[in-house]
Amino acid sequence: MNLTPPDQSIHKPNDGCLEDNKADLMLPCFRRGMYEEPLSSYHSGSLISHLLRKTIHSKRPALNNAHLYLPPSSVSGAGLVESGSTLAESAQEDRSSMSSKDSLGESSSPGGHASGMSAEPERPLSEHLQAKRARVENIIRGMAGSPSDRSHGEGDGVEGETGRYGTEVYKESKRKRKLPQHQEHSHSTTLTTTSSANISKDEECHKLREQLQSMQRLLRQLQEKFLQMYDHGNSENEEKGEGDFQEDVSEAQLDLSIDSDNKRIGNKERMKADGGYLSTERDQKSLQEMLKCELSRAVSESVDMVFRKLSVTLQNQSPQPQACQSPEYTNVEKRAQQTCAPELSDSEDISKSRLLEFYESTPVPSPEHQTEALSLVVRKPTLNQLGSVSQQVKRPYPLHQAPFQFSYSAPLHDSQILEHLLKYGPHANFGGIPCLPPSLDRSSPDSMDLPWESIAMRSKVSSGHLGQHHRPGALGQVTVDSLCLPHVKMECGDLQSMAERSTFMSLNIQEGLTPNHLKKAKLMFFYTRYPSSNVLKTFFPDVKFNRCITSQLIKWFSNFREFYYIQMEKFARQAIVDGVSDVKDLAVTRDSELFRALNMHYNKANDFQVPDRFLEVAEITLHEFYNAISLNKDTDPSWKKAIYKVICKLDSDVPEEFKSPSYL
DNA sequence: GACTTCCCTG
DNA sequence: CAGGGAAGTC
Repeated sequence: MNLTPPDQSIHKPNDGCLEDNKADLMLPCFRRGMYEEPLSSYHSGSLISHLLRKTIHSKRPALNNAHLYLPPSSVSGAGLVESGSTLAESAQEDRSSMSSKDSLGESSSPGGHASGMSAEPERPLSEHLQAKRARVENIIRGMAGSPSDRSHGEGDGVEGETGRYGTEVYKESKRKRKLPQHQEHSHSTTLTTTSSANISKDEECHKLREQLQSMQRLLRQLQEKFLQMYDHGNSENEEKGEGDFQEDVSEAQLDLSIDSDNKRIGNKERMKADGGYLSTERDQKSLQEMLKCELSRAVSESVDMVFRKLSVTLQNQSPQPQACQSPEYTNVEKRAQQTCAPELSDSEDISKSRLLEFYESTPVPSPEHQTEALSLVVRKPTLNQLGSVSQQVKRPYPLHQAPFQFSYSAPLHDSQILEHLLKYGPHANFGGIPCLPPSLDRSSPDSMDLPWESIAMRSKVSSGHLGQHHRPGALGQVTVDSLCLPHVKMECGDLQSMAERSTFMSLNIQEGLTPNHLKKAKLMFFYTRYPSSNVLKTFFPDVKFNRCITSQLIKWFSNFREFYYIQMEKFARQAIVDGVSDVKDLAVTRDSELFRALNMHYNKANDFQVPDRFLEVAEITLHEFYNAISLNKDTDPSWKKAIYKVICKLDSDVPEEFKSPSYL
């Protein structure tokens, strides 16, 4: 979808994506293996369609003869036009593919499909139809309890439904008028030849229609989500939608009822009856019932299958069974819902969360090849990996619960994913948006601790360069920010967001020393040349100390000293060569070459104000070397030890701020 | 054994 | 420039 301009996409969700880009974009992904293909490459419209098609295909064997068929009446009458051409084309595509695979394909020729659509959009409601519809509604109501069905249909018609209905109907009508004449004709022909003679074909058509409607509902739910994301709280889309909807007010009103799904089914059924597809009410009942159950199950199962596969793949990666159940999280979730998706129904979230979950998880390259646990796969972000941030996105709720259980975190999650879709468009890689991972993290501060810590604990990460963007004091901000409630429309971060995240992560104990630690150690050298183990432990609180780590840190300072003393000896000897006669002429200032050399070594970025005390110590050291060399003490193999003894007493306290794990 | 320095390597 | 190894020191 062309979601870059949010306003447009909000009010006309089916603009562009449904009429302009669909065909060429959808076909490719349709033919490829769903699981092998990174969804990031999908147009969001095509993504949805792709999922929906997958549903169709996956369920096809089970449905057997229940092939998809998009009845014109259901499209216009039920107001599901939504996907308009997208779904229509997907139906065509399905049918064509079915034709090649199944012997029944001929019953649903593209022409027939098209013509039906053009035939009935503006058909007025008759009392007869309404009566019929009411009866069918009663029937359908009985099976409304199906969770999968509800997940697809519930929540559809509450708000903004009318608007989209009207828009969709209008658009669909316009689109149909453009259909080639020969298509309509061929469709009419098909109808005449099949309506009375071949009920099985009609069944196929019905099933096709039903399935498509289910998909349309899913798609519409997603679109509604978009609307809610950007119009939450306002009635803008309602107004706009109703304006567009004037073409078919009665239809819209039918779908305004809470149980819009049932209504819609009934509406569709009315249309079918009106179209003469089914001759008796009993036929309608049985077929409706069977198809309804079958297709709703098919759709849900197919979608579930998709996510199940993903979850199985990712399940081992980050088990956090309690994460989303904690009171804190619940509160966060509640507020998140209030913020971004106040009107979501649970069932609506189920189906959407599945789709979105899939979408979210797809950026992970080759999920099916993922054999590592998530915490091992997920890497600490690095600045040069912004493009793959999505890989770091931790799931805010347990994967193994996601496919079949409603997750309380789903609404927030969805809204964020959708927000991304709206903001950046379908082609934008989720990983490319720095704001998404942080927002996700914020959504579940409880659950994000564990994985990050486990990451830190398991891997000796060398992402310290991230921290170079941090400054003392960032810790507090980061911590508070991380615990903040999700900002649905939070300003999309930038490197700073990533930096904050990494800062937060640095709070976790690490087994390995990072370049950040090294840099910090170098800066500490300006204060202490001989830090004790306790000092090191105090000033590297985010490091899990063991013998190896301690040795490494000590070695670092040993190397620092080595360089330091080498420089001292070098400049002392140079002074002697230069004929400096009085040690008092050897001053170390910030302009001194010696200081520059040292500063370059320990403070390469020159972003740290070297304390004056260091200059004094350096000067003292230089004097010691000058004196020793002048007195020919350097002939003694251990002549430096006396100097070391002096210098080690000149250590000063390291400033408190160095104790912050996020100092750098 | 822990720690340091020196020397050396890549 | 970081780090490893050897040797020395405590």
